[in-house]
Amino acid sequence: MEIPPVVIDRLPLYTRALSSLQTEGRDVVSSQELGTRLGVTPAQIRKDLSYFGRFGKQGRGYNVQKLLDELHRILGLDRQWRMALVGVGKLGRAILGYEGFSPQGFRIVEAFDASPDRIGQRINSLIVKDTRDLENVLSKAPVDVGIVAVPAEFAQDVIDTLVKCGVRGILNYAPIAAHVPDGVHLKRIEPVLALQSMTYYLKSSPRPTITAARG
Amino acid sequence: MEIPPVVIDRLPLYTRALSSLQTEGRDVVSSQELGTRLGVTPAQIRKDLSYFGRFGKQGRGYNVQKLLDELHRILGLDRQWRMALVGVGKLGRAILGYEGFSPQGFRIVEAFDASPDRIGQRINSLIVKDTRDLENVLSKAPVDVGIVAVPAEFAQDVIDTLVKCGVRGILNYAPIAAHVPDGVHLKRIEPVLALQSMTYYLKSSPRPTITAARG
DNA sequence: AAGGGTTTGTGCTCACAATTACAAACTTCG
DNA sequence: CGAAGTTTGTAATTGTGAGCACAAACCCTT
Ligand SMILES: NC(=O)c1ccc[n+]([C@@H]2O[C@H](COP(=O)([O-])OP(=O)(O)OC[C@H]3O[C@@H](n4cnc5c(N)ncnc54)[C@H](O)[C@@H]3O)[C@@H](O)[C@H]2O)c1
Ligand SMILES: NC(=O)c1ccc[n+]([C@@H]2O[C@H](COP(=O)([O-])OP(=O)(O)OC[C@H]3O[C@@H](n4cnc5c(N)ncnc54)[C@H](O)[C@@H]3O)[C@@H](O)[C@H]2O)c1
Repeated sequence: MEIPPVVIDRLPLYTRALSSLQTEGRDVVSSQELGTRLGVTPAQIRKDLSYFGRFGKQGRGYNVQKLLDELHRILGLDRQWRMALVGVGKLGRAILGYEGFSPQGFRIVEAFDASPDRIGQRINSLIVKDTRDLENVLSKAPVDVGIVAVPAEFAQDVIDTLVKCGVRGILNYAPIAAHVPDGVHLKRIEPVLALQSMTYYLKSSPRPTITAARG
Repeated sequence: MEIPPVVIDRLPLYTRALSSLQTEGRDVVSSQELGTRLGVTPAQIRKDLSYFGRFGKQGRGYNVQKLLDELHRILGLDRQWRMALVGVGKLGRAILGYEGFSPQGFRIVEAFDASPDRIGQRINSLIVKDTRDLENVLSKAPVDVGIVAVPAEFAQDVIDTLVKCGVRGILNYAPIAAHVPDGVHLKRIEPVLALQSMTYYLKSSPRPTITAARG
């Protein structure tokens, strides 16, 4: 059975909410409550989950721990994922310093750059290596995912190189319509595109008058 | 007429490709070529554009400059957009230093933080101000969009404050399911969610053997 | 143990978005 | 100028996903 990609995209949302609930000490949650928290209809959640099995109990809801485990298994989050960062500029350094990846099992194990200024630099117990050594390094210690944070004009080349090294997942921050062969999975992070579609909705309605924020 | 949000989300892609073509000195482009570049079917592009008018010429294609102008007008990109950044940490500084916003008409005109270390600091000709002054500052000089780059636990509060200040667009980098009232438009940037759905596809197919990258 | 209250899982319906297909309009070239 | 070749815009069709509604299953209280 083929599962709709939109469904897959929603599952991580569910895991995140379930993690919160777990931290709050909750044992059980209904699709109703989960939906309210996430801004999704309860029916949508139940339908999504039903693609993979029957995880709930009627009259009760879902066991938080159990559903979390199931979703981790389904999404492949029950293991570590090795990642390589290419481009250690302003954004690249923020990504390297980001504490949000490792708790979810994503580890940046290599960092590459083309600039002599950056190569050899130590950032967070990681030595920045020369992009030209990318193939050699990754052939010895493969990674699952490549994070691309180089200027737009070099991004497609970097992606091609990563693909040649057997990387099957690309997280691309560069503002280009990148091309990857079948079997390679590409996700784009595009704040500018997000803003440019948002303005469509902002432009019509007027900026509201602000009730003076005194005191 | 109500235009499907997916259509609006694709328009910025078109503008970006058209800008490239313009730089390349091209006068005219067909939906065919545009589609190939973007990985979208030509019919999809024609259908999307037809929501807004008839911009092409049969047997010829679209005038690059004209279509670009039309799309800019449609999306509200024919003006400047004022933005405020909240959270000048690792990511926030990368955002402040990003050169990709202003060419598209997006200007960060204020930056706020809560930490005494950051407040008063000058970054790119911008003085970081105290979050507690956010309402006062924005009531005098309103912004259109708020960029949220604070830790997850403070994000909803920051968003609520921004909304109270009349901000109608939020670009949220914090990993939470934020809630905003009707009329406020929220876009999320979520690399971790992107990775967590990607692994669903990566987990099944095996890591390919690498054809030794010698020489 | 029985009944009232919850909540799941899913068949069904409806809405909408993608694709197809083609006439009409334009270009180019002989 | 006419014919062959392009390409648009859109009507019609297909495909797909979201929401509804309800039977079945379970909890809890008395
Ligand atoms: N900074 C942001 O907030 C932000 C936001 C969205 C997107 N982006 C995108 O991310 C990318 C990087 O942005 P940035 O602000 O960090 O730019 P930057 O100029 O600070 O960093 C780019 C880095 O890439 C390196 N580089 C160049 N060519 C390379 C190659 N072939 N291989 C390896 N490294 C190479 C450079 O040496 C530099 O260190 C750009 O495409 C940008 O559009 C940045
Ligand atoms: N760094 C990344 O690549 C990255 C990627 C994705 C998402 N994020 C998210 O972006 C946010 C920031 O990440 P970061 O790595 O820059 O963290 P960081 O700790 O470096 O920066 C957070 C900043 O926010 C400030 N702050 C805290 N509370 C505030 C408040 N109420 N008002 C104003 N400022 C406040 C802090 O003083 C600090 O300067 C986090 O939510 C993180 O999950 C970061």
